[in-house]
Parts: sequence; C-alpha cells; structure tokens
Amino acid sequence: MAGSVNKVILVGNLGKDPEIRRTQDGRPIANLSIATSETWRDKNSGERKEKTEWHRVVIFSEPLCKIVEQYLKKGAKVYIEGALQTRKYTDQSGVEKYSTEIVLQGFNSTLTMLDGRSGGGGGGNFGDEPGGDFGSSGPVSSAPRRPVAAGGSGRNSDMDDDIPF
Amino acid sequence: MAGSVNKVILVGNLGKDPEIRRTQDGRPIANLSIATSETWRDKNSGERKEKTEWHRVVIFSEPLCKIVEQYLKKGAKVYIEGALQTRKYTDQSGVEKYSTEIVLQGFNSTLTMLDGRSGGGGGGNFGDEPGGDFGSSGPVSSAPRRPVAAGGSGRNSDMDDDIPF
Amino acid sequence: MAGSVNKVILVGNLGKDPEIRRTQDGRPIANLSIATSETWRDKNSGERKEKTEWHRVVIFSEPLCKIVEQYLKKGAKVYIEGALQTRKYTDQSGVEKYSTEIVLQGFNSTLTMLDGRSGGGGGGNFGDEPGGDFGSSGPVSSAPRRPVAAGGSGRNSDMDDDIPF
Amino acid sequence: MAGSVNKVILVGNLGKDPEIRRTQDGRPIANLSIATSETWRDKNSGERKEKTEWHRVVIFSEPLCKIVEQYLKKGAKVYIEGALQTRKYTDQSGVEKYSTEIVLQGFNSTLTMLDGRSGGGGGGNFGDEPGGDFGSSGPVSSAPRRPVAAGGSGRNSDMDDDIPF
DNA sequence: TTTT
DNA sequence: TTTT
Repeated sequence: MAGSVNKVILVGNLGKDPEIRRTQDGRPIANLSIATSETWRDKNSGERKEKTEWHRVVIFSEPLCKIVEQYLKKGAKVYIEGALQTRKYTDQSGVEKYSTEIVLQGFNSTLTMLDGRSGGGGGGNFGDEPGGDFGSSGPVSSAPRRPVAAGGSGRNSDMDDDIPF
Repeated sequence: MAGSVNKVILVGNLGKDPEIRRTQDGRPIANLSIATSETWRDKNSGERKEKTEWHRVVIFSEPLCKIVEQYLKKGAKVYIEGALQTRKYTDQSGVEKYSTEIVLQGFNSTLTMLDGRSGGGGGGNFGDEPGGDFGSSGPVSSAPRRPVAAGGSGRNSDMDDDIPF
Repeated sequence: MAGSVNKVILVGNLGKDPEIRRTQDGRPIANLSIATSETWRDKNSGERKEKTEWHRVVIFSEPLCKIVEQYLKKGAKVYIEGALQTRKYTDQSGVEKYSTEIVLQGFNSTLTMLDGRSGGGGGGNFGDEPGGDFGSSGPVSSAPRRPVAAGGSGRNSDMDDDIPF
Repeated sequence: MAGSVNKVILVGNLGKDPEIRRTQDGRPIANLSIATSETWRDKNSGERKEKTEWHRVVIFSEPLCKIVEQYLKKGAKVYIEGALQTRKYTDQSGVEKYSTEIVLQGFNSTLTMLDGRSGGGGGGNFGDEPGGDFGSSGPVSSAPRRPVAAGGSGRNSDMDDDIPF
C-alpha cells in the first residue's frame, strides 16, 4: 500500500537490564522492556491512580545495539521511535499466541538516552555505517543528519549566527 | 511516573467496516482493523517485497466514535494517534492470551480521515464536549484547538494575513 | 481541509527560565526557549560537530502554564508536543517579519518533564478542567486519560494483571 | 546534547507544484509549500471557522527528491516527517530575517504520498542508497526497513501468517 | 520489571 | 540561552 505509516514513540524507563542476543551470523538483537505510566485523579473518589504499561522493544540495528549494550541499564530513561509488529509464535504447550513488539530497524528508528548518565551515545561512527547487514538506523539522537550547509531557498544564509529570541 | 510518553501514529486503511458496540451504560466503543504495509526491494533477488501489518484500534471517545460510525468504511484511509495498551484475556478454550491494541481515549488521541469522502468530520460540537464520561478526545483533525488570537509575544500581530512563500 | 495534521515533537532543554505573561482577561501565556541539538562526526575531518537549534514555544493552556510556572527552570529537560504556527508581526523599525512558533493549545498538546526534579506535575486536577477558557490540554504526561475499564473486545478482561515478559 | 528530539509530522496538501533546484555539485533540493488547516466551531457565534497554516519544507535527500519530482504536484496530499530548522537570511532590502523550515534530510525523515495517484513511490532503489552525498533518508513510506526475518525472541515464528482479528 |  |  502506498502511503502508510507505522510509528511508535515511547518515553519510558527500562524495567530491567537489556538482553542482547546474537543471530547465527553474528548480528546483535537487543530486547528492552520499557514502562510507561499515566497517573490521574479519580473523578469520584478523588484518589490518585496510576497505570503502568509495559512495552516489548526489539532492536535489530547494529549501532543501536551497541549503544544499548554500552549505556543502558535497568531504570534508564529512553526515547524510542520504532514500528509496531505482531509476531505469531507457538508457546511451550503448543498454543499459538501473538506478541506485539516495537521494532527498531532501519530508517525512522531512533533510540535516545534521556538520562544524564552517559556521554551521549557517542563513539558510534554513524554516517559511515560500516556496511552492516542491518539497515542503518537513527543513532542516538540524530547523529548522522548532517546540518544543512546551504539555505533552503537560495537566499543569503549565515548559518552560524544564532537566532535571538 | 512523571515523564513518560506512549504514542502510536498510524496511517493506514481499514481492512473491514468498523465494529461499534455499546457499554451497558450506553457509551460507544469502536473497533478498527487497520493495515499498514511496507515495500522494499530484496537486496539479493531484486524482487519487490511487501509486508502488511494489521493493527487493532479501540476507540473509547464518543465524538470519535460518531465520526467512525458516520464516515468510515472498509478501505478508508485514516490517520490515527493513540496509545499502546496490552490486555490480558482468556480465550474460549481457557487459554490466557494477550492482545495489544492502539487505544484512542482522551487527550492526545486523534482520528483524521485522509480520504476525500467526507466533509471533514465536522458536525461534532467539540469544544463543548457535552460532559460525556469519556475523556474528551482529539476530534477529527483538531477542531477544538482555537486559533491563537493574539501573538505569542505581545508584538503586533496580523493573524489573518497569509504567509507568502 | 479535512485530513490534515500539524504536529511538532521536541525533547530538549530550556535555555532560560520560562516567561509567563497574562492576557487582559487574566489567562496565562508561557513562552519557552528550547534547545535541541544534534552531533555528528565530520566525514572528512573526523571532527565531532554539533549544531543547536532553538525553538520558540508558546503555551496557551492554563494547566500547562501552571506546571511551567511551578516546575520548569532554565536547564530543565522537557518533552513537548504542539503545532507549528507562523505569525506575522511588525518590528520596532516597521519591518514586517514572521515568527514560527510551536503552540501548545487544546487537544494534542502535551508537556512532560523529563528531569527527576519534580513530583510529576501532579496536583493539577486535570480531567475536571475548571471551565477555563482555554481548550483543555494534555497535562503533564497524560493524566486525564482514564484507563480502559473494559477490554476493547468483549472478551474476558483482567486489567490488573501484569503482562509477563 | 545527548537526548534531544526535533521532529515535525505533517499531513497536508501542496499549495503549488514542487520547486526543485540543484546545488553546484549537482545534488537536488526540493522545496514544498504545504498547507494544514484546522476547523472549529466558534463557541459564541456558532460559526464554522477555518485557519490554514503554511509550511515551508526543504528536502535534501536525493531519493526523496526523485519521488517529489516524479509524483508530487500541486494539490497532492503527503505525510512528511522532518526536523525544524531556522535559517537567517538577508532580504533584498538588506533586512535580516529568519525563516523556519521543515528539513527532510538523513535519518528519520520521511515523505509518503497519501493520494492514490502513484504506485507507491517505488522505483527508488532504497536500501542500496548509491553512496550519494546526502544522508540517506526515509523513502516513501519505509521501503528500506527490511522486515524482521526472525522473531525477536527466539521462539517459534511463523512470520507469514496473517493475524486474524 | 521501571519511574514519580 | 540549554545540554553532553
């Protein structure tokens, strides 16, 4: 179908340390369990309520897996952008089940640390993307997006000046 | 948790007509089945591939349900903004299963038709939100967002002029 | 136009303390200056580069203004969801200029603190929205989105169980 | 800054045909003028109101420029994902001005056609991304995101079955 | 299993 | 003007 979008944006905390596995040909896959929660005040009782939602995140991007491995721990707060994917599987007792996951793979996937705990995901030489077999992926924040060198409209452009407001 | 975000954005097509039920106290709940798909060219074979993902959408917003009822049919293209929610249930054979749904309820939920088929979902008197028990919800597009009457900065403001580029 | 979306999502830091003004009829308007930045490694020189973008944010939502007033300070990290708006104004020397701002107003606007600094924006009795003249607005995180009481599909639903993965 | 996000999502219509220029070294740059609009009913007068917002979009991605060139015309409806950027320039009369644009460049930029007019933006050999000097970019929809071949968790996986709800 |  |  031309014209479809499948995007999930989460800001939440890791409920436990990341799990990192490798495929047979050596590519990393990271699994995160991320909590988001919402709080509200009950209209009738006036009580404060909270509801936590747990999200299964699967990362098929080599540079993002590196960041996960190096920087993320239980409790870390992250911004994540990925896509929904529902997988069918058969459990131990032979029952067919479905699991919906947020997949970070290729373009338009991002993982950004929101804790001060690390140096910014640095190190990864994104933009060079060493020919890994995974689609390249939005690195921590947006490293490989080169800044616009020339203005978008052919008019004079003094990029380095800051905007005064 | 302060500081969490749980957001899903989909652009896709209804795989079938919406299903609308009512709670015992008369509130509507709409279920949509939305397809998104991605296409890519296989690196090795060069073949064109396509993969479709199906999303279960549940709408707990009265005005959005009205729009669904009035305007949406199988095949319709929509923009949807909601939140992920995983529900546990026991199927007919007594097996516990989970279902992950995109919930449209309250703030920061939106449904916008992207077909030319309707007049814009109008009609709903959003902004008045007749005290329904559901959280009010982002209407078709953004009806109740009143335009900014005065500029954000106290400077002269000629809002009605259009911007010429 | 039926079917349009105008959405901005920022995660960044306040460059200075918020500015809060009031309209003649007493409604608050908050202005934030938010920095986002991206870093990348220059392909040729190998140098680390950084580019900061400054965003002008205008908040026309009474509950969000309260949160801004109570909790946000220079340096605070926030998640913001709003809409783009370009305003025309005439500067001191009579020159017509345009200013593009991210407006938080009404539905589908959110401000969430991402620092541990505060108690979560709590306190605000969102969902009751005391008849203010501003469109109600997504509170800190998503307070007023009441959790789904009944499952979306009429099957058994045990909402309070947690999902084990 | 580690941990920042700068994202704009628009669904709107081209106000005029795209303008495509080339840099001195031959790389394409496309400019789009996109309208979004919101409608609401005036609380007092009950009148239907509409406000249109115009967005300047600049595309620095070679494959996206190709799609723009081949498929987009005045009136086309598109989904766009990019980043905000404010540029300073000096106009003809020597006055310094600022222009805020939505830049599509590199990762986490997308352009998806929402009209039925084309076959899906296909053609572009995304995923191979012929070493152009621009950051690669999210193609029409999400072409280069290879589907997940193996499940995210090592359990049985029957990817090709569709999910029946 | 997180976080406030 | 922030942050790393």
